[in-house]
Order: sequence, then C-alpha cells, then structure tokens
Amino acid sequence: MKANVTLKKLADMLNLSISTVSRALKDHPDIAQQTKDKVQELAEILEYEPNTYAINLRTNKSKEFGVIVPAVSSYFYHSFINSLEEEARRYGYSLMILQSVDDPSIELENLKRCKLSRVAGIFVSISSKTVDIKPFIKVEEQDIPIIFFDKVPDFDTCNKVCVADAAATELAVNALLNKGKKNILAFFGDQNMSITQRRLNSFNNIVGKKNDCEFQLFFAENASKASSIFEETVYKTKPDAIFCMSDELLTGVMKSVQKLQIKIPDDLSIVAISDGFIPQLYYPEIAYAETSGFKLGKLAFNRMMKYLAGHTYAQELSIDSVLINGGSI
Amino acid sequence: MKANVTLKKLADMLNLSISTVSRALKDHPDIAQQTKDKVQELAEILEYEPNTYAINLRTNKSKEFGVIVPAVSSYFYHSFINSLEEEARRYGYSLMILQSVDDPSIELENLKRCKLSRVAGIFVSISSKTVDIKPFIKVEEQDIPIIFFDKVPDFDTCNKVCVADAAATELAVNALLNKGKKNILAFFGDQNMSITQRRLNSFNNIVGKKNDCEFQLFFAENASKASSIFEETVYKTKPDAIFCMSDELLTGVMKSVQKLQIKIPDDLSIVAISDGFIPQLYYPEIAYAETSGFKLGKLAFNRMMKYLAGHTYAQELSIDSVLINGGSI
DNA sequence: CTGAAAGCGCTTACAG
DNA sequence: CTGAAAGCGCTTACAG
Repeated sequence: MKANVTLKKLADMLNLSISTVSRALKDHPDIAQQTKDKVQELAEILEYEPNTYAINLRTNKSKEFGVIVPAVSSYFYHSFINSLEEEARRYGYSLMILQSVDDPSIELENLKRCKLSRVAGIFVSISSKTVDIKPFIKVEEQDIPIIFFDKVPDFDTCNKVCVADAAATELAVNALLNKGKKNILAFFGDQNMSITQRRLNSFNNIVGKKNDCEFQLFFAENASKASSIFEETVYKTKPDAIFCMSDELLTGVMKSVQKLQIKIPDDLSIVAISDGFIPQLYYPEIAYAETSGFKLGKLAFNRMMKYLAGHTYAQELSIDSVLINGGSI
Repeated sequence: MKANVTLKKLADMLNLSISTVSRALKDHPDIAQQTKDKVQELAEILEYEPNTYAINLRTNKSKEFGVIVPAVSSYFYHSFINSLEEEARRYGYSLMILQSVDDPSIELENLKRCKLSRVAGIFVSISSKTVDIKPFIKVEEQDIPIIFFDKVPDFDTCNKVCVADAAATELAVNALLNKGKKNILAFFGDQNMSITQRRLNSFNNIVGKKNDCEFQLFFAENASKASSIFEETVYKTKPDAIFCMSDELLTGVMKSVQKLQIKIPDDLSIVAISDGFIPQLYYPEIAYAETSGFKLGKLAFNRMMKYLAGHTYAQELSIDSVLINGGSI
C-alpha cells in the first residue's frame, strides 16, 4: 500500500507549512492565489484526500447521519431513505442506515452505535414494540438531534415529521363513500402503534358519523392474518368495499381476492393507504391515498438542517396526502 | 451539552496516567486487577464512551464496512443486507449502505465516499451500466478489500460471491420440462448484464437441446416492458409456460395475467428465479428457484473476514439454489 | 505493574 | 500573506 498523501507530505514537497497548505486547500482568503494554485495542483496530482477521522476528531462532529428504521425493505422506507440520501449527498453528508428488525433491543443497540459514531443527527422510525423512549431523549441531551418520522413516539417534546394520517385516511374512506359504498371491511395493523390509532380514529370519525353505512374493524398484525380474516368474513358479511391501512394488509387481502376469484371492482371495491409500489402490482391497480416517503424524506431532512442551525425546539410537521386512482373502486 | 468523558478525565479523577486507564479499560494483562476494577467501575458510572474518531485515526482503520448496491428496495438485496448486518454486528462492525440507483457515476461517488471514510472493506453489486471497474481495482490496491456479489464484473482477478445462476436456471426450467411443457416464453433482463448472460446461457443449454420443446426469448428492461411483450405474444404463440429470470419481470407478467384473466396453472404455468417475496403475493403462489440473499450475505461476510485475515487472493464462490414449489406449475 | 512521550492528520487562534 | 504551536482523544513502544 502506498503511503497516504497527507498535508505534511504536500507541505514538505512545496516547502510550505502545514497550516498554509491546509488553508490553501480550503480556499482561505488569507492565502495568495499563486500559493493556492500551486498547492491545489499538487494535491490533485497526488490525489490528496483529507483524513476524515482527523477532521472529525478535530472538529468533534461528523458528516454522517444515522437512520434507524424497522426495516429498509418496504417501499415507503426505501423511498424515504432515497430522498434523504439525495439531500444528504447534496450537503456533503452520508447516511448510516441501521435496521431494528422491529426489535426494541436492537433498536437500542443501533442508537448506541449512532452515539458512538458521533453522528451529526439521527432519523428514527421507532419499532412497533418500543415503549421506552428515554434513551432517545438522553442522546438528544448530548447534542445529537433526533428527528422522529412516520412511526413516532407518543411524546410531546420531540421533533416529529409524519404523514398526515387523518387526511390520508379521510381521502381513502371518502373515495369509497362517494361511490355510495354501504358496507366496509376495514383492516388495521397493530393496535399499539400510534399510527394505527391515528388512522383508526380518523376512520371512526368519518364512517361512524354516517348512519347509512355499516362497517367492521379488524386488526391484523400481518398479511396472512389479514388473508384469513378476509376469507372468513367476506361471504358472511358481503361487504361492498375494503379499506386497508397498509401495504402489508393489502397484500394479504389481495391474495385472497385472487384465490376466491372476486372481481374488482364489480364485486368489491378496494382502497388502501400506501406509497404506491404494491397497489400497481395488481390489475386493476388499487386506488390508494399516497403517503409519500419521498416527500417525507425531504421534510425530515429540512427539519434536521434547521435543527443543526439552531432551531432545536420541538415541532410536529406533516405532509399532505393525495388520492391516486386505480381501477379498484 | 455536558463535556465528554475522556480517558484524561478518568485518569485525573483516579490519579492514574492516561496510559494505565486506557489499558485497564481493554483488560490489558499488564494491569493489576484492582486497578482495572477501579477504572472500569468509574468508566461505567460516568458512561465513558471511547471516541471512535480518535481510535480510527490512531489505528488507521475503522469498524465499518461499505455496501454499494443498485437499490436496497429489492427483497434480494434487503435480505442480503440483513444477513450481512447480523454478522457485522456480531463482530462489532457496522454497515454504511450506499445506493447507486443503477447509475455508474453515483456508484463511483459512493466508492469514493467509502474510501474517504476509510472503511474496513466494501461489498459491491455493480450497476447494470458499469463498464469501467478500474476504480474498484485501484481502491483494492490501497488495501481496502472489495467483495463483489450478485452482480459482479466480468473480470477474473477479483473476489466474487454469486448465486449459482446456472443451477438456479436449471432448477426452474427443469420444473417446467418435467411437467411436459412444450412451448416456453422466457423473459430475461438487460442483455449487457453478466447475470443475464449466465442465466440465458444456462437456459439455452437446457432448452436448446430438447428438440420437442419450442421457446421464445425476450429481453425486457422493466416490468411494464415485460407486460406489453406478454400481452402481444400470448395469444399468438399460445405458450404453455412462462419463465422469468427476475422478480421485476414476474410482476410485469403477472399483472397481465390478472388483466387477461388467465388461469394459473391450468391455462399457463409460470416459474421464476426469485428470493421469494414477490412469488408469494399471488394466488396460486408462483414456483421459483430461490436465490437466497440471506445465504449470500453470510458467504460474502465470511469471505471478507478471511480476506482481512490475509487471504487476499481472488476467488469466486457461489451458493446453491433450491426449487420452491408454488401452485403455478 | 505504571507512566511519560510520541504520534495519528488535521484545524485554528495567535504572532509576525 | 505565512508559520509555529497547541490540541482533538486515543494507542503503544519504551523505560523503569
């Protein structure tokens, strides 16, 4: 391995001091243009690359953000991360992506790793089983900003960016009601998650008020649960519409729809809340209220940069949703 | 922000030297047990955390691996990364995940970032458009090991771990032939990718030899392309079976299958090469030759650790495939 | 068994 | 405009 090119090496070769070389490389106004040119040229030729560790040690901060998510595989998180990455790159940051596999103890480990790496900030979507958020608060007290996103804790004094769950639910449900649907099966996820609660509340607010519309609520923790509930219920209840609060539940329901050869939308209408990948796998494509991970990423990054610039007060932000029409209603 | 606890602070409080504290914390045999106890206790109380940057600067290496993939969203990469992470955690490493969005110039940028961060090693699945792999070779010459996986370059003297493409293709195709299928439409991805070539060769080897079996080959760069090719061809050619070399192509074909209300497997059999998520979304579930990202992750990590231990010679490893039976044949 | 010292590669206040 | 020097927090050969 060839020895690394360092400031010292450049300085020696040019008969300059390390300080001058350092300044020349960062275009410091003090330095003569001629000197800058000389230094920058040699640096180019020798492919000088600053040692990140030395910089971080010196400045006590890094240009890396931590991202903690239950799993990167979902389309939503994926597009969130993509959009975060786009912004991060633009500002010279990189991302350290850590998965909690929806396990609070791994989540904690990941948080610790972020702290150890002294990341510049952390984006986190908590696991569905996370109850204790003290560790997060503690990290924040050590001056590492935390932006919670999507799955956020039920705690006031922290920074959150969310999908407008109520608005998204409303869009989806109204799409059904406007078509005169009268008997809705609604599938929700884990009852302990605040995201479920928010979507559920909104659903109840709208449909509960209608007295010409029947509905049944189901909680399914995964796709196959949704599948079996659907199959048990569909012939008994004869619903004219299905609401799924997530992609996962939608895949479960749709598998049964294919199995039972139910015609969409003639026999049954379907609407979901989704980021868009799963709904377009089917024919007809499923209508959904869009929860854009992409937009949320931009918003979260924005909030982070503001935080780093000094606006550290707690704030809850959300992005709007929009209805994407498939042929399923 | 409270001042960070450093070795110096511990040393001062205990009236010991920094060296002794440092050694005590790492259980160095030289240090008296009594001293160790004292130091470790105080470190615990004060929640001492070593400064990663200082360590990295001092030792000139980090406990982080870079992972460069076209996109993290596919089930295959996701499970690959998951399995890598599991191993990494066990050995005290973390992962820096970078996406190339299948763009060679971003890929290069990511490679550079890995180099700048002086990662301990890099796992990379190259983009479909990558032609110049010199930059990778150059990084490796600077003592950063590179393990190529899945989408590997067509270059001999580098380390690769792959799915056994020929074996997987063989499994999938034979599943069709054994059922007496005589007319196969086969969908392949981008012709420039070596993975496509390998799967294609294997396909031709098997089906080409049969003279009682007709087949047609199509190259589709994305799902909707596969969709339209399928729709144009299916009524003309009246195939009795479909082969898809990837999940993406499968989603395209399946969407048209739903649209045209083709009965699987009565009207048509389908088999794919996949990691398993997409095939089980449908009813009946699609049979597939499994390419396990999980197993590949373990293999890749293993190879990396061996490399770091000194076995730096080029090697090509692969994992076997297995046929998962759905109801689609 | 413990400590003083050098050094990893950089930045930046201070001096000239 | 340039440089000498201190220091970020750690590790480790060397000395005792």
